[in-house]
Amino acid sequence: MLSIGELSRKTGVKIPTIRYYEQMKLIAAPERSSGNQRRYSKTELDRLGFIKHARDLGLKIEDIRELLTLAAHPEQPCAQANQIAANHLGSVRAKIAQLQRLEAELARMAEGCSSGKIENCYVIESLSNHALCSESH
Amino acid sequence: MLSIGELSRKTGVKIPTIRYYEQMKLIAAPERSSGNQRRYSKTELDRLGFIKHARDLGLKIEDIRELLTLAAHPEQPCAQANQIAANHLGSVRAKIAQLQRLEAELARMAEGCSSGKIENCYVIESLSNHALCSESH
DNA sequence: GCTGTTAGCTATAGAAACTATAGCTTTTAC
DNA sequence: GTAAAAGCTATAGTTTCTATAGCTAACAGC
Repeated sequence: MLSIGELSRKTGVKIPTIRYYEQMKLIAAPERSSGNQRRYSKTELDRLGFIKHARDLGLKIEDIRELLTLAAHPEQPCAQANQIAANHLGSVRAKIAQLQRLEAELARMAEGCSSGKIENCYVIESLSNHALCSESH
Repeated sequence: MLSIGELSRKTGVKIPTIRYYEQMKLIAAPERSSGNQRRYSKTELDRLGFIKHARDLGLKIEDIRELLTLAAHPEQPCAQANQIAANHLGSVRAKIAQLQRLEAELARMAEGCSSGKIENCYVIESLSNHALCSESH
């Protein structure tokens, strides 16, 4: 049996976050000690590890909730789980593309300025005048 | 003089967001019509355009606030404005790198699964077992 | 000048995923 | 037995908006 602090250390999930997940019903309310403190077993350790891993990959809580439900039904087809992963992959790729456009724009801004006075600052000017942008964003 | 709706259409900033920026003091409280509706001039149009552009580039409100203050002092050196842009560029690059790691991991997960049953689903298995990951994330 | 539609007003709550605080109690190690 | 560390609940704050409710103003057509 693990205390909340031990669970936190083993999973890398912060204590208030564990309690938050309990409130959001991502994890079940665990047993309590005689003094009303939370006590966790291996089941919950594994489940929280799963959640942590999925969150690190940027999956949303609602997606994780669905994946956890799916994981609890091993006999069902896994097309849905794949769909969630594939969708997320799509949005990660979209975000990368978007950030790369911003990167180009910011690099142009930061490098185009010779650090003189504000009145000639290319950063400020670029922000004021969208026409200076090379691409859409 | 523009109504809030016209200002919104011209800048692409939604009406509640304009009011929110006013509350946050990013833009000054504008004149009012006799019936208490907001009326904007070109000054505010330009300022809101600047804010929109900066937000589209992912800059935080507090950074934008600082850039606006800098822009109001054309005689001052622009090293600070460059610093803000350069810092942001750094964090955009870091985020891209992080997302590319996730992308690799998710692609491996999604492609590794042959869409059978949950019990053999590579997506679910990968999330359960961090050891299956190729790299750190 | 009346009416109807569109636009705008304020104040408050909600979204997402936590994080921080206050004030109190339990556990644990010596 | 006691002191320090850990845990408890409940509530509010973070960030950048977005949505809702209930009301009022502006404007176009008749």
